[in-house]
Amino acid sequence: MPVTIRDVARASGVHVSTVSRTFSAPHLVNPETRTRVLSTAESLGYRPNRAARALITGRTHNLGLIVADIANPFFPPLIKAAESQARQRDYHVFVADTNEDALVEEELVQALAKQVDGVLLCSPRMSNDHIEQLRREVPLVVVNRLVEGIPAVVMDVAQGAKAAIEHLVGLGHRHVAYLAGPRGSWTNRELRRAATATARALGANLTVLGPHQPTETAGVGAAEQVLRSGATGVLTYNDLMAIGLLEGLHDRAVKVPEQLSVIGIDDIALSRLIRPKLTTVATPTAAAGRAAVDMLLQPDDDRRTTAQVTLQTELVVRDSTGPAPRRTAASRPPSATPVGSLKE
Amino acid sequence: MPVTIRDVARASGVHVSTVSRTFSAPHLVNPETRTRVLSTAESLGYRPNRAARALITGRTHNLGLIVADIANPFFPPLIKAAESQARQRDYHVFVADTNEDALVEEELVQALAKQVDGVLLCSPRMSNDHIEQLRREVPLVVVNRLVEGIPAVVMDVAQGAKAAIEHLVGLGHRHVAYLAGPRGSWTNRELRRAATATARALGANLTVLGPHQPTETAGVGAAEQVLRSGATGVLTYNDLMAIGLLEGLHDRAVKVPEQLSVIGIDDIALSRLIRPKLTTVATPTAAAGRAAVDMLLQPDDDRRTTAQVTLQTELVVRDSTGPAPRRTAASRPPSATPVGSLKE
DNA sequence: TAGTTCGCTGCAAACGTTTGCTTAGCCAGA
DNA sequence: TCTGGCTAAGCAAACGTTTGCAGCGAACTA
Repeated sequence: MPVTIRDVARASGVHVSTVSRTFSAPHLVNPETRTRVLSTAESLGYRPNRAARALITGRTHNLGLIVADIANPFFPPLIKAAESQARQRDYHVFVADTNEDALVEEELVQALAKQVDGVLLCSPRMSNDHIEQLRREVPLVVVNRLVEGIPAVVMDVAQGAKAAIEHLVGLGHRHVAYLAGPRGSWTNRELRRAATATARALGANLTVLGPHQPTETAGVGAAEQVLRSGATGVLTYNDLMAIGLLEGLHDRAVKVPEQLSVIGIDDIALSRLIRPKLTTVATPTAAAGRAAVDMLLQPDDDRRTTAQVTLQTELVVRDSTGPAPRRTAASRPPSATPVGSLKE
Repeated sequence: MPVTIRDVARASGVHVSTVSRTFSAPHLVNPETRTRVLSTAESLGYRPNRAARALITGRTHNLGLIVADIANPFFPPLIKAAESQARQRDYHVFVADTNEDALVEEELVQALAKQVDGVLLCSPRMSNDHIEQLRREVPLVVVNRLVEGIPAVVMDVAQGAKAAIEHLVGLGHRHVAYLAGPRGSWTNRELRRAATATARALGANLTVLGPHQPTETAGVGAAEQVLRSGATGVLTYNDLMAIGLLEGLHDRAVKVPEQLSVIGIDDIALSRLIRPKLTTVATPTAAAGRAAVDMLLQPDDDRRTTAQVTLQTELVVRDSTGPAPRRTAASRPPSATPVGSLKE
């Protein structure tokens, strides 16, 4: 039923190899023959079978793209950009969702390995050792993680966290908190590290809260914890948690930014649609997707030199941050039990 | 370098066909041999090459999933659900984005055709004729469109539009508008039809505005048009446009729902995060994704009987709708020039 | 005119599997 | 002892391509 190269060959009176060459090495075939073959191929509706081609060339012209959670608004722009970039280079992309599960991640890479020319591993949750091991089965580019010897695209979130904490302290906040993301996340470690270091350098007090799932729900649930901490300014692992936090605070009648300042990370589309508009650290996700695809598709020689690229982040100040309140006690709802004392 | 079935055969002292059968028809091989083969395969790190298998079986165990815009928040939950369902059935899925372009859609289906066992076409923009034609190249399930003879999963948006208009008229709105989506969209036509019919049946006045791109930006831009129309209640093609409209109205200091009521469609996560919380018609997108995959993977015999499934929608009343204002003139900003007269 | 190069095409092997057919060995029944 | 049936395994063709090699005229070189 499906029309093959052989059908085209028969119909145009040439050998299959000539048909093959018409598509894969046109300059090797007589222009006259070429047009004849092309037109019969066209009229027969012939489409090359990429799997068969892959079998012999070893190149599938497919890519794998593995993310923690497709529905997390951070990823779609990245997926879209990566897919678009890949398709421009005549590649198709498998997209898979791990549900934040490191084991699933690993299985997926292995399952995809034989079927793709490379895998984009976005915000992986698995250990570095596992990544290095998988690297031997299939070319890999990791996004949002730095692993020795593995090509990677990362955002300079440390710089972003620094800017965020500086922003808060500059507004007079002396006690800030970092609402942490999931355990396996490199970004989470970076943020935590940079936030802590910056706070210390500025003589401010920083509390780390978490870890948490990087979801809005987790943010809602963390509101209580944040209030208890006594912090007047919060940096969160991502915008989703920040937005959840905003909701949780709203439910408790805590005013943002009057009583509490909140900063997210990522600058997802949502963050400027909610009220108050979220102050956040913008990460160039689309650019990351494109860059990662480019790295994966680069000839081997170049790959070493461009092994790791860092994209700049930028603090976007909107309406969820403001001057520190005078008396922090006011920022707590009556029901909240204060824990620990606040250093002013 | 990559380990093949032949390596396993050699290492375990059997013929390749025995190794093959160990994986694809275990009951045909002696339990003893089987375990031996399995363990050497394991230790060599053998992974079957699905492309090679596909070449001979004709089944790739891959699916294609084509959407208009990955970054449109309507789609990620659908993609996630479809991918998850597919993987449970040992299928991988290609995800592709058409940028709302009917031509790209067609090219994609054709490019994917040979590489997949079926394609999910979500919210297609191309004509029915084209869909029927593509149907001959590859099994197809269409989501959000009803095409004669093509398996489909649709949401009962007509019912949703009816409920929405009834809700508005019930609140006293006599002049309502439908802010239309893109031209090729079946959902758009359904909504328009149902909204018009319902309004007529209730003796209300309905204005159709559009078509528009189904984006937030388009919604912002349509604010002026909506105000000019004189309508006091608006149903939009999707939540994204509704949210944009809300923004545009906010910029013009028009109060929602006091001066204007807005209803979206889809109930994307965003719609309960913005203020006012959006009244909207919830569509079961995840369920649609799962259902579509199930249909695609069903044995041929059953497919005819379950050719088209319709999923129920539900009006979710939140804060963006309220009683019609007394004097509609008040709902217009000073700068807006009234066009047409309002029948009260 | 003979030899060499060149452009184009055909031939056939190969890629990693699956699968219908055949074979080998064994056991039961007669 | 022979026949028949069964289980387990091997053999080889096939899937749709690509590609190194060889062949063959024609054109160029000497």
